Amino acid sequence: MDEGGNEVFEADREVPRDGFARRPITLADVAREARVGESTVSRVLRSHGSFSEKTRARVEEAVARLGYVPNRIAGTLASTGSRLIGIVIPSLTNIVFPDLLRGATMALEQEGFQSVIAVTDYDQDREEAVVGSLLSWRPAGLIVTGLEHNSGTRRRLLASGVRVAELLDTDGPGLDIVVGYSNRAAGEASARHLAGRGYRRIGYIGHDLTKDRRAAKRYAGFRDGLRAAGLTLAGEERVASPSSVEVGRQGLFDLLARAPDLDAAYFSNDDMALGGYFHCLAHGIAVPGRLALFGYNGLDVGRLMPQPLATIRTPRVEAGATAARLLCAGAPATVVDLGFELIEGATA
Amino acid sequence: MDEGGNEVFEADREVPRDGFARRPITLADVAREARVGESTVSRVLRSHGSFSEKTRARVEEAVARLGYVPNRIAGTLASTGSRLIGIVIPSLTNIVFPDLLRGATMALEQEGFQSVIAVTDYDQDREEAVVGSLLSWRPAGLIVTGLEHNSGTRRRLLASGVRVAELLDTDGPGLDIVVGYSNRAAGEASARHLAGRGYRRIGYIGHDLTKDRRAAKRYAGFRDGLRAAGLTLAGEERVASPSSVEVGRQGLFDLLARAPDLDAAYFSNDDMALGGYFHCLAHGIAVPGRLALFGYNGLDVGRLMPQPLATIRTPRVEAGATAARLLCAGAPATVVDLGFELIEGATA
DNA sequence: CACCGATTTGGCAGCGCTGCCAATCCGGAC
DNA sequence: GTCCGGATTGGCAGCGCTGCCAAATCGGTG
Repeated sequence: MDEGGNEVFEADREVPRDGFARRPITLADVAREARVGESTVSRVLRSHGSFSEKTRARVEEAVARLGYVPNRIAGTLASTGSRLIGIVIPSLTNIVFPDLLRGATMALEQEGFQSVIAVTDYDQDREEAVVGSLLSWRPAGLIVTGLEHNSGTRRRLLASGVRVAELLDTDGPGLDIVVGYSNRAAGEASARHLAGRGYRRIGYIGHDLTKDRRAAKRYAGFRDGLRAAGLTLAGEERVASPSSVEVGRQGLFDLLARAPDLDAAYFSNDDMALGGYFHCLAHGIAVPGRLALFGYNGLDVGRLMPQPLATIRTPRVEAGATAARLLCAGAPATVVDLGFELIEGATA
Repeated sequence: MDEGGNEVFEADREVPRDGFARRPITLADVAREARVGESTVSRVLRSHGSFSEKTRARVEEAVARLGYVPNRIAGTLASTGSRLIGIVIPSLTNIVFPDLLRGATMALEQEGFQSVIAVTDYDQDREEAVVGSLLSWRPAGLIVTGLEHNSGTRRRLLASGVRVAELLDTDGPGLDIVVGYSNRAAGEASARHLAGRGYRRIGYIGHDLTKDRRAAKRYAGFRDGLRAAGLTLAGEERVASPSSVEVGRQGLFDLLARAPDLDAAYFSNDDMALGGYFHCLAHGIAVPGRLALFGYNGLDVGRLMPQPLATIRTPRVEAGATAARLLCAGAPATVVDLGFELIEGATA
């Protein structure tokens, strides 16, 4: 009645599958319902600018009555800068990346941001593609994993002007914000620890190092650490596939076949080490009496093994959270080294 | 030169932190550069509509020259329906949800969609909040976990008119698309299996069932299965916290303290069962001779234990992928039961 | 009762793109 | 050379919201 003559249009609604959804409710609908201007509604909904208490009540009532859901697509286009952060991770198979995501989404949510994720499968070309794809959403920032990117990715990142945080590695130059720890130093520390405990014939079991650059840095650091202790790798087994419990188990089996006199095994990460541990259990190899085991990441599962796994705990969740907070806060370019912690455990 | 008089504006660019980004390149810039109309550029970029080969080349050249990145925010607002799918999962701590994500993002990427994720921590009120938040991006569809939602969530979902896929459970009525398997039947099958193998004093070790409704359904199914076999639960330990290896290990310890004569333990999932297995290893409890163990999910780690874990394998990745594909294809409301597979293993 | 500064409000021009429609072009048929 | 149908192209009005600015309102003050 009060709108005079709009009835025809209102009746002209789309009626989809369940007779429920209709022409989407817009801010203008709310303004009409509350008998205020559009900008007033906008101000109230964002608690931004000034308006009277009475107006707020009217608007909120209208919102509730109509079941209005703001359209952030429109809001983002009209304002500048979205409340979106893109997150690029290499894999969802290894729990470390969900951990990173968890830290990031927790922090992001607090700041009122949302995350769009993309997975690269450790492929730099795919990384370039997904970065382009994420950039097309005009995110407020991007979280990527590692410091190694192909030139196309680097160019896009730089040219976009979007803030970038590179995570889980500090061994090299970053583009903008860097949050992580030194994988190289972690490898060195592991070698030093094993050498210090008296192990002399140390082998390495790793996964695909050409794709996982951080694992490659640990490997390099580990070799350096051994060398500093006057040792060399007594044998190694590298499998050209992603890390997994299975690869670790099979890898140790294969390595021991070639080098039966090893007294310690360093794994590219905890999943691999767990596989190695299972191999030892299955074959009656005494740990650490006959063979010591050392991992990387400090997963919960390692801590709960009958003998807690010797490993290095990395602050993954914290790295995600820190990066998210820095991006939201518009912090200047910086490097945040979160460090790592060596867990002595009982397997080495 | 050729634009006549625009120079002043062009010079008036923002110059951010590194002197790199500038006034963002828009489709209009590309059109001007390529000397074609805006709609032509739009058509070429989306390979939609007709245009000559010569025009395509001109446009692509201009795009490359300017480093243009389309603005999907604007594109989405102008067209109807985004290429976004919202994914709501309860947790990132348990690998099953990253698995689900993995399946979904893989399928989504093939279809040219992107995923926005949100985590509820198994809290229905948080679910309502994140669903609202995701809906404000006007996604083409939403993937949620489970069939249980509070009334607010249900109302928002229905009122939005957005397609919804509910995952990992088929025990109950769905809102739209349902992809999963019967948790209840899985529980029953587990009980039947244990009873069939001759176990009589069977205990249950579980995590917080009030929040994890699917675990609760397995528990109910398990009890029904026992009853059908003329048995009852010989003891149970339920911990009011999320599932983990630690809770499983501690839970079995506690349960055995109260019910030392159990001959089998059914765990709410594989993580929990792995913890139980570690307890048995640490305390010299023969598996399955003295105590049989049974899990749920069919994680890789269980398959690689010295004795493969008896469990039920669930098609998580496939569920994510199937849901994503159905949503993208605009399939009608349906229930897809992917089933599950009982793995005999060696622990029961 | 007119007047003033502060507070509250509404109007409207974009944000960058897509969809529609009309205009133009092209190659062959007549 | 003219005409025709299809292929190609450009113009422009929105999509729903925000940001800016001007207008209206309010509550004292002199």
